[in-house]
Amino acid sequence: MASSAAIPDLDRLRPPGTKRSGKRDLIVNVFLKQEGHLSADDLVALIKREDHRISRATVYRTLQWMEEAGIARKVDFGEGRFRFEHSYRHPRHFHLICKSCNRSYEFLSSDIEALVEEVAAARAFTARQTVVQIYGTCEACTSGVAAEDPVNSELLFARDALRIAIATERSGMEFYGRGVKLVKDARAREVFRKLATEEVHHLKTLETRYQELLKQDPRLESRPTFLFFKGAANGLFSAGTEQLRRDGVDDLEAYRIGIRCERGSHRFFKRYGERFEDSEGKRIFLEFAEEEREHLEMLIREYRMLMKKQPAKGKSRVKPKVRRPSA
Amino acid sequence: MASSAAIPDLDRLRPPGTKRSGKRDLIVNVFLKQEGHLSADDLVALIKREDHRISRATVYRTLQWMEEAGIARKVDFGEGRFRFEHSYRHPRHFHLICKSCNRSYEFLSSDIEALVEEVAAARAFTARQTVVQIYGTCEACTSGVAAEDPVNSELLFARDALRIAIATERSGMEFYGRGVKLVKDARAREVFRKLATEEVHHLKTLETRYQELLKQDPRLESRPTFLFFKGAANGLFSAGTEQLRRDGVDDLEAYRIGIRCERGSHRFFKRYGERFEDSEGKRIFLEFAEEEREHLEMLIREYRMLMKKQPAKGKSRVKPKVRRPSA
DNA sequence: CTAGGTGCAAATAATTTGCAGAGGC
DNA sequence: GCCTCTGCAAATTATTTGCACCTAG
Repeated sequence: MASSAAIPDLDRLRPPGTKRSGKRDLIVNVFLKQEGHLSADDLVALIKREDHRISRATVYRTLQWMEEAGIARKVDFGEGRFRFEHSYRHPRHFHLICKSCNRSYEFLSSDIEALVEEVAAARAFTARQTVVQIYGTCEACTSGVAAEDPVNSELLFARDALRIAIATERSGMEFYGRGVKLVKDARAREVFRKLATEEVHHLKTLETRYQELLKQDPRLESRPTFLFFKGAANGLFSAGTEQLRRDGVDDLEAYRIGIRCERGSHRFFKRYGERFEDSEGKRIFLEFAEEEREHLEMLIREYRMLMKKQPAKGKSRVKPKVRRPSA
Repeated sequence: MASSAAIPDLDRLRPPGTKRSGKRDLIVNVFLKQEGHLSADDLVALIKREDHRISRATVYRTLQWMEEAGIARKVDFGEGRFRFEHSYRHPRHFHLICKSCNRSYEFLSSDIEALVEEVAAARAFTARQTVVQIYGTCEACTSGVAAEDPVNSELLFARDALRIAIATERSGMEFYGRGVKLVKDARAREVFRKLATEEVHHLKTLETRYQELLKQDPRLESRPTFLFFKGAANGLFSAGTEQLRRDGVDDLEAYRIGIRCERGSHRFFKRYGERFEDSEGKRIFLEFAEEEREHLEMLIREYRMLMKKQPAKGKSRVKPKVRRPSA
């Protein structure tokens, strides 16, 4: 289950004014072969097995170097010393830390992040980094059952990103499908049909991709959630579909609901995609954001067109927000 | 703004088999007079000013002793050494940590805690303690404006607990008020009227208490939020009131909605009250929980009675949950 | 009188640094 | 050849401990 035994573009990562060295390469490779959170001492022990003429100081210096290069991240589990985890292609995450076996488990929660941002905003605090650590006893230690081997979080992140994208796509499909039946204007019907078709099509792609991913680890699907995000449990469009179900939604309103949903979804995926280092999950998110942006622009264009055709009739109480997406 | 220069029942806190000592007392008192997060070294420096014959080792030993006694809590801000904060009458909380001035600010978020619990549950992890630390730059450092002096969190906690209780009480009042106008059954109307009256009464008490609290710090009201809890922004009953507004709510349904609201509110306040060490906030929460429990039991009793009188008619699709509260 | 409590100095533990020699570009 | 990397040993920093002495109960 070793994640990234070699980094293809390690050379590009090299901090400026830094020279190549066989010893450093060895240390970096030993580090990358290891899964989990190593203390400097753990790493020294591993290195000594390969070449016991490498000194402690070099390991420490290389750890610093790896941190600067973005290969390693220093983490502090309150043990009075630091540990290091991979950071190359490994998104920042939170930790569950078992005090009984000292193993640690990783997770991400978009929901917690959102709340943290709100707290920071309320205090006018510029947040640069958030640490969330849950200390306690893990399932294996509580139940006595052997723990599953740790999994490469990048795979889990990709899996969950895909699941969220698929759920969103499904709910989008349903939304536009319902829209087709609902809108009166012929052109609007056409737009909704087109978007529904696109969602169906993209959904297929995503599902294929999901199946591909599953091949990389036979048990991937059964592994516990890594990325928690309530908002997307039923897809980001499900609230919109709910609104369509209500009586008296006219064509303009339907567009507005669609715009709101696409904007929310675009924002979410863009933000997440940008936050992470290069990884499969990141790519999925960014592609997805792009797709949503295109839909969004189309909806806005069509909305404006329809506005001109049937201006301000119906029950449009609130001026809709039709700013451009942040591209 | 020193919080608790002396602990009245310090003797009861003494870990078993420990003896009194003047030096220890001095260290404890100096520690308690300080607000904020002291490193062992900070404390040594402070102690040396009072009596420079006290050794480093004693300070360390006393810090351990205070931890066991529940007077101090070890916190780790990733600086490579520990700091200590008051834990006597000081609820566990989260931290905003300014990397530029090294000050730290405290907050609590029921919402984050709830999410953390969900994550732990999803992994079958028994959580015992959660660390949330937001690193970045504080308002004072960003804007250059002098920082406000730090405030005793216990006051802030009490303030926010009271605010939440008041909001809940207000929304409860509105809920029962609306109920009175809505229900058909004479006895049910009487019950709703009684509850509405009680809420009004309790609301008065809470508001008086809030005013009392404000006297302890003239600027208390303007201090930033300490306890974040979205659910209670408009009161825990506001969703229920919303439901009452819909058509076709019969008497039984009204009871059920009330039961759901009271149960949610009872649970929330009980849980919070139990979580914290003895403090004004804790007392407010526990009293409140008790009040809600009584309301809850009355509603359940009345609901059952009404059920017998007009069984299973109307639109009760789902079997209502009328378990007893967890007392 | 006896179990703590205290000071002092030495021990640990994690990490960093000064310096002289080795090695990459 | 210059600048970085490395080993080694010494230094630094935070914290703990052994031991002889002191003091509360």
